[in-house]
Amino acid sequence: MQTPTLRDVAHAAGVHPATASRALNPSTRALVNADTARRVIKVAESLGYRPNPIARGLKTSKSGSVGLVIPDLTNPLFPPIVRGIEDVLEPAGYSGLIVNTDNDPDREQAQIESLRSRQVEGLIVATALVHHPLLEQLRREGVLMVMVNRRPDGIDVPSITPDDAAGIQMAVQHLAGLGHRRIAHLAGPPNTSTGVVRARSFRSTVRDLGLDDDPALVTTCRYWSEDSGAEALRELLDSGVEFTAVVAGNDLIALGCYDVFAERGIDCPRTMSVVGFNDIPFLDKLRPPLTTVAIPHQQIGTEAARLLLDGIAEPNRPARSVLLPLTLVVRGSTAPPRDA
Amino acid sequence: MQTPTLRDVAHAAGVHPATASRALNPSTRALVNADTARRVIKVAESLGYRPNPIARGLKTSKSGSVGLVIPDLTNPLFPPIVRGIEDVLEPAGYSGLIVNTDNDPDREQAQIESLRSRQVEGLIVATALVHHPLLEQLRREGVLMVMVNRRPDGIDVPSITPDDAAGIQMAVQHLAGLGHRRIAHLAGPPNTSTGVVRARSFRSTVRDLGLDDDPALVTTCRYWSEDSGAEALRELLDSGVEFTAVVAGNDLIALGCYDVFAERGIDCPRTMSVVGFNDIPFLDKLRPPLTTVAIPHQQIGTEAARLLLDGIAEPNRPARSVLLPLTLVVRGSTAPPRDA
DNA sequence: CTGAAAGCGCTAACAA
DNA sequence: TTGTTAGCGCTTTCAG
Repeated sequence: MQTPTLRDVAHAAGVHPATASRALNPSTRALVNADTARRVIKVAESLGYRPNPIARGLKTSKSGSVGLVIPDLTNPLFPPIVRGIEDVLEPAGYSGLIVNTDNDPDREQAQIESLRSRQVEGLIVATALVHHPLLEQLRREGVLMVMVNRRPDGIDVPSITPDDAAGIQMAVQHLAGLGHRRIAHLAGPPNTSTGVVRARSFRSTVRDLGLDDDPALVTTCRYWSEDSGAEALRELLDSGVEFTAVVAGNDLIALGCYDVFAERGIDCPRTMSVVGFNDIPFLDKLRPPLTTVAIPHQQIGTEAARLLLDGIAEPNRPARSVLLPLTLVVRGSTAPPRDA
Repeated sequence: MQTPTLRDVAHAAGVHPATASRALNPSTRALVNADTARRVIKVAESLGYRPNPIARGLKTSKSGSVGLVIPDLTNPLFPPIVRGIEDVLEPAGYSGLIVNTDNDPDREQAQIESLRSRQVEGLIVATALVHHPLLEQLRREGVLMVMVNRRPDGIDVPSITPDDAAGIQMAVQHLAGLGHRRIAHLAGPPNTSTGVVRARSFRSTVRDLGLDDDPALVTTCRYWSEDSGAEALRELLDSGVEFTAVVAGNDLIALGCYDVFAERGIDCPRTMSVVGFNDIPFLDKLRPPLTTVAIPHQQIGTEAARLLLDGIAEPNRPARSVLLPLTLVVRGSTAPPRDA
């Protein structure tokens, strides 16, 4: 015997399928005689009945699933976020469909199409491209979504973002407090919103603190990667500008700096300090352990999921956005400059 | 106007929905006049028609989704595997539903129930508990599954596993080649199949190579974690047994060793060598970079997904299993023993 | 080659 | 309070 259907249960309990349906569904249970309800529930249990959400979805046009659009699950930034999301989705009876876009707009479009055809009830979008006509269009089509890690440019969409600007500010302040005056910034790609927000915050903090505000101290990395970070730092070093510390756009870029330090015999932190961003796992195992700005990954996920579920429950609720506080994790890669 | 249905397309093309269905579905397209088919397809396109897999699934009892049962997405071992899985699922029109079990049998059971009620067509199971009545039961109920990272005990289920035994063997051989004779093993938890397979392989390799086969050299960690690894190594050190190298059950356990090295002033690799297992990201950034046995994570995922899709396509195909070769990545945490 | 009709499992009016 | 009827969007016999 295959898995029993509602009809089987109804039949066994001697009631009509509709009654069984009402009895089994907590939100309609009140409409049915308590005794009957109890009987139906018992029969359902003994038969091992599991409702079929697909069939239900067809009827109610609620699929019980939401789409998670992320660049690449392999990037250590995302697993905790996804985990956070799943942790609130699951008890709510929802499940998440993950797609990887590799930050390729075409792929992203195709993946989102596929999610939509799967009737997801909403989207949690964690991709970071700054220019995003697709999202605006989805917005217009009334697709429910929440953005993660970046605030949408112009469009009115709820978002969960770490307070990037404050994070960079903390990093720069920390270095300034240590005595650094010429601090470099290895900025993330300019087509990502985090990249530009952080770079902007870097410049303004430097100015606010009265540090040397030399445009030559800022380079832009092509990707959020170790290689790009290494390349950018090499360029900076070769250009001859002087600096005693670098604020990396993220941890991966900071790791690229480590490679350059090794290859050029630079002593970190004695002759050069670095601070990263994100606090990906195992940074404390590096030598030296990397000082970095920690973002509450998992919390980002849980908040995002909650926001989305709220949106599903109350479609006309105004877009609420959350800015999450960051913390500076001081480890061994930052120290006073040698000449201080 | 909402997203168009098959009926809309049929109507617009002046045919019956059934005909439209046949025309749109590649596998039944042959049954329909080529011209009509072309016309229907064109209309569908111009209307932006997307088939609704839910409705289709209800009819065909194929949901187009498979369940991925993993312990914890946050463990760096899994993201690449999941990515590999998604990469083959997606072009095949399937999507993966991820659940995290935290290796808790009750949670696992509940999660699998939920997956089944979602009508997944198969399961990719990456949890590692060795005793698994649940899986045997699923097996009996005819649930399609493939196991990842561990060979099922007794039951006949296709599996993709790294060749753990060979991996440990390579690690021990490497250390022996360096001149180590008293090698310790920090085994993974005994209720995980990888834990026991690796421990067994360790003992037999040690014997085969004629190294000191002292039972006191093997300790068992409670979890696959840094803390457990550290704890186990401390115990071993405190017990007074002598050894010059350790084979850690996995990378996390090896990282725990690093903590103990730091806390006790042990110089790795000069006075103590370590080798890990798995090759999780950023191991090359540690000081010293960790020598480890690399498993082809992503390939594990792709193979697993392929096996499952094969199983879906041909339900009666005999269980095929794949043993993937491993490679030793020699980095800086291993060196000849001091007294060699 | 195409249309008619039925039904996947469930729920939501409506009626009794 | 319960049963009847209809239908979500699609596929699949079965006729024609």
